[in-house]
Amino acid sequence: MPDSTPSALSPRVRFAPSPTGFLHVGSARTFIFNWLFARHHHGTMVLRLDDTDVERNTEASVRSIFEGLRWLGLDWDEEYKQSERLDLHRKAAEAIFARGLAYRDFTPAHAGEDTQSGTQGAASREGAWLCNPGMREMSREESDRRAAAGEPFALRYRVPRGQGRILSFQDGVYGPQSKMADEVEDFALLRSDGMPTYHLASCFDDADLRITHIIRGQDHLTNTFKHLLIFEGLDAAAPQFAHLPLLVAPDGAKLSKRKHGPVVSVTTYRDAGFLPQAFINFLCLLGWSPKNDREFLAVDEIRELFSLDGVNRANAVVNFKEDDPFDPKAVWLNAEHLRALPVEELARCIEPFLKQAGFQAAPEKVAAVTPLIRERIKLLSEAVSAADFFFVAELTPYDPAELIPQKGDAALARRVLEKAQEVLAATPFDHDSLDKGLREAAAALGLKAGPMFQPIRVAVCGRKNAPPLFETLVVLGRETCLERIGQAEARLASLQV
RNA sequence: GUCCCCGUCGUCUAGCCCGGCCUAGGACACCGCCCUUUCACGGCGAUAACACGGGUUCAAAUCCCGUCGGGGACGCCA
Repeated sequence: MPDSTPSALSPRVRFAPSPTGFLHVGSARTFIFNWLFARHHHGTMVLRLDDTDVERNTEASVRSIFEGLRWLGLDWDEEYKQSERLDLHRKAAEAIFARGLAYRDFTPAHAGEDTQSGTQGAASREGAWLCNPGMREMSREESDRRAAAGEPFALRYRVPRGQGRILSFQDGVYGPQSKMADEVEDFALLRSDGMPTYHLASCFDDADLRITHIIRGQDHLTNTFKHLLIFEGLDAAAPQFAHLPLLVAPDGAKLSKRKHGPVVSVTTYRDAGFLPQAFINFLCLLGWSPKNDREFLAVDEIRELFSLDGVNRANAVVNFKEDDPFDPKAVWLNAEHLRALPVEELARCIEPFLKQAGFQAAPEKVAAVTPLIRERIKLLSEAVSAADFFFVAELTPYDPAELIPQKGDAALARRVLEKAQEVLAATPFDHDSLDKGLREAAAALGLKAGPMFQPIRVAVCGRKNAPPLFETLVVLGRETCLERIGQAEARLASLQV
């Protein structure tokens, strides 16, 4: 998008979700791209709730959307609700009708049936539907008479036909676009209950709110030709358009709430322990590239680097699976962002997950544990399984055989544990002292570090894979360590019978 | 069905507009090695792609045409 155009000097963009379900990743990405564009150009970000579908809108959905956006931590400058602007929309429709650019369609509405539920709908028709027979040509007199008689009607745009009219615009991502007007159907502006349709409400508001750039999903690319007509009918200049490649599932189909469920919900990512900055980073890389081979980026960096020129045209696959709902790259990025966080901050992020697992996660304790697990977790939620033994009073039962080092036997494990108890009881409980004491003990037993440390690690952690030993011992404290080693000896004894 | 869009490693992508520097670069994942008290981190390495067919040209991933494949729109949903 050339920065020389006046509108690019201070662009106004909008994110216009319809509150018919939870905020899903595709919508979140659209929001993020708009935000990035606005903030990069020092423009204005407008949030508009496109809630003209009274039937399907829910309060819960509105809350869910705000919750998701707030979690992302990205802001907006102005906020509107379409449902509060209905009078404006109706007046706009009347104006278009008055100009002869629309007509009344008295064809009864498709009785309840969702055209899409049958999969058929448009597909079953031979060719594309353009208009209902007899309506477009109806005389103004008859139209007025039937309307006055109270017969319900929808208002449709009278798409110019037979004039060889070509609709065209320059897309910020897809380049020059054009289509014959003859191929555009007479879409509805007003429903028979008087409510504006999405097309009308959206275009009117975009014009009225002086939106300069419409950045939205590519599923609206063909709708844009209709929108061009509406802006014309409104006698308003059309904004710039930029369509984003779609986010698709591994099977190639557009991500949808209905088909893909919670794996596409923003809250699913939040609850699994994604950091919002990592989530944003991941979503940006789906269909956009800074072109400098960098992928791990802070939000501020992305904002600075962002440009519509970097937006790709091919759809992007979000690589989730049945057994693993998150794209590996998203997980990797999250791990990177996790490690980039100052420990205290990471600790604060981890704390709620620990508490939710029922642990007594005192801030000081979490702060002490965090550095030990931060390179061992990729999602915040994994802190629970990575650090459980720091918080439980009683270790969950483990196989005593784990206490026995690789090339050793139970007797060796017993000797190690006994020796360890001596050392731990007599050594100052700090990293270096423990390190020195335990290594000397190993030497005294004629053992290498491995066989010496493993029994101790399993005894205090209850498993083989754990954070580095000395740090772990320190955080656990002398008392707990001694107690757990004692219990380990008992387990070992039970094994020998 | 009609129209619109897209097609580089398994996935995200760079390169394409302005043909040669591309024996196609990076990242994730996977595999191997190293580091190491376990796990992890880190380091190193390997495998892996220009959908296909025609042109144009001295030269094509890059330009043109076609084919095939995928997606989207076609609703009184948004």
